[in-house]
Amino acid sequence: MDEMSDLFEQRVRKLQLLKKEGINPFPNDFKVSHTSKEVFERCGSLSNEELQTFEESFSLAGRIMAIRDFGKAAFIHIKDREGKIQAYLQKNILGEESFRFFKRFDIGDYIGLEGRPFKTRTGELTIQVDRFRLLVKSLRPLPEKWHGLTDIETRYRQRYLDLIANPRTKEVFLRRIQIIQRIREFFTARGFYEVETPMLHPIPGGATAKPFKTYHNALEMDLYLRIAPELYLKRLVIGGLERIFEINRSFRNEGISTLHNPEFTMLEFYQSYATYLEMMEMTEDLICSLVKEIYGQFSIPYQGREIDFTPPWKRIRFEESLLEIGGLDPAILREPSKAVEVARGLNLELKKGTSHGRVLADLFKEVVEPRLDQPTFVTHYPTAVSPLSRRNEENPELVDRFELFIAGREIANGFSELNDPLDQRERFLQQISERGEEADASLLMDEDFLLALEFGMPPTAGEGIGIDRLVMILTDSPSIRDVIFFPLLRPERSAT
RNA sequence: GAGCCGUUAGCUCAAUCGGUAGAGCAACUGACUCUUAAUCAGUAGGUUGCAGGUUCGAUUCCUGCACGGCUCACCA
Repeated sequence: MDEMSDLFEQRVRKLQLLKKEGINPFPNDFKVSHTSKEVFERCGSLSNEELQTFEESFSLAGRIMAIRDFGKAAFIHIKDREGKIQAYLQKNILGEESFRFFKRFDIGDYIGLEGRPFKTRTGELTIQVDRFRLLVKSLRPLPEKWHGLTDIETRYRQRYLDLIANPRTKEVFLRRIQIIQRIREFFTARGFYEVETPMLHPIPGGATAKPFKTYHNALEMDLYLRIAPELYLKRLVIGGLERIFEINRSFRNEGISTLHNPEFTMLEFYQSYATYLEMMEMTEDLICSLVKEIYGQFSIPYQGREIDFTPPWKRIRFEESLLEIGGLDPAILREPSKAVEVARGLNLELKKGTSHGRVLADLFKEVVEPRLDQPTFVTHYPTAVSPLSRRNEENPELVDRFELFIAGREIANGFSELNDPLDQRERFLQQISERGEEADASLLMDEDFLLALEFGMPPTAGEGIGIDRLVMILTDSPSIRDVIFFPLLRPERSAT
């Protein structure tokens, strides 16, 4: 029986009927004069009496989100890119035939309408429709109007439904867009050029994560999706581009979690004749301006706690943080064997090598990082875990580097850049020996980059900021998947 | 990769101790010209994620698989 088949087939039949009647269900010649928001801006503060004399007619388009039908009249809500507005359709204004056609609309269809504004008894600004057109016939029912779409898997797989049904989702992504826009303005205003560097790397450098591997047929060569843009950006600095930034997608073939997506967005920027100290100040300025713009104050909520961005932010040296925040025995700083012993006591595996600096870094990750809830710069990392950073003048076992932590997670990593090509080569060699047979040496020693460095890189400081994680904090989102439109998921296994 | 939890109508959720799978919204038919989760009357909609097992009988108990979530591991 016809009426009994599923909702999709019902809609397809409606569509076919429209076509048979010579009505195009997907026209593209409707002209929009205003958005819903513009109508509110123009008319929202006017009284109904003032609106009576309002001459102008508005032409709006949007998706029908609700229909309240009264037989000879109906209210609908339509949603466009900037919001929602109510419209009122009456039989005695539209005429018998036109009103009967309106009755065939479904929630989810796009409608184009023309009419004048008025206010209802309850004071809601509404368009009195004079004319309307079907713009798109929708063949699938939308999620429920009241609860929206809550199934997390569907929200990720069919993000468009999430965006339609859940206003909060749209707010989060609009905020992400706003943040990235402000970052561009921030750096452009300071004389930085926005650049683009390769995403296909013959040698995946600038970090040590596992890369995604691919192959170029014509060149018959392996290539890797970049794990970081750092070494290419430095080549540009060597080329004389003294202030540059890249908002880059990088790829790491590692586990997925609430803090990790295989592809993620990073901001990297480099400034010649600056040091890591200026980078910290710039970071504070940038993030504070974002917080202020979004929240209007420095104290913001994140997952049930308060984070206070009031500058200046706490700064602490790496080694001191192990003692003061981690509560560890000061002996670990003097005696590598003691550090190993403490790490073993905490059940850390130490498989990445047991150089003193690396063990301390493991301890840091375990006992300090999760406790850095409020914005904190940790400075003076061990050289052993910082192969691209400039050595500290007073203590060459430390580097002029910092990391920024907020809500117990790493948000930024910056340092004065190592520009001594001989030392850089040594550091790469150190990496190779430390990793042993585990790593392919040819993928760690980037001779082309070393060649560039040998021509001379000006004293420079650089930094990377994890945009997704920053957006998480500034939108009170618990998972990185909440701030990436299409997070990576396994494909759904089809039923057939 | 490991542990725990989840998967029921298009959507949001129920289903007692293992006893014929229900509701709201959406849809369909009808009434209704200021509603806004409109209202009222009626109708239809299910391989309970998939495959097995136990049982007279499985949404429910067991095993495996798929997908997802959380935690851990991994991510210098």
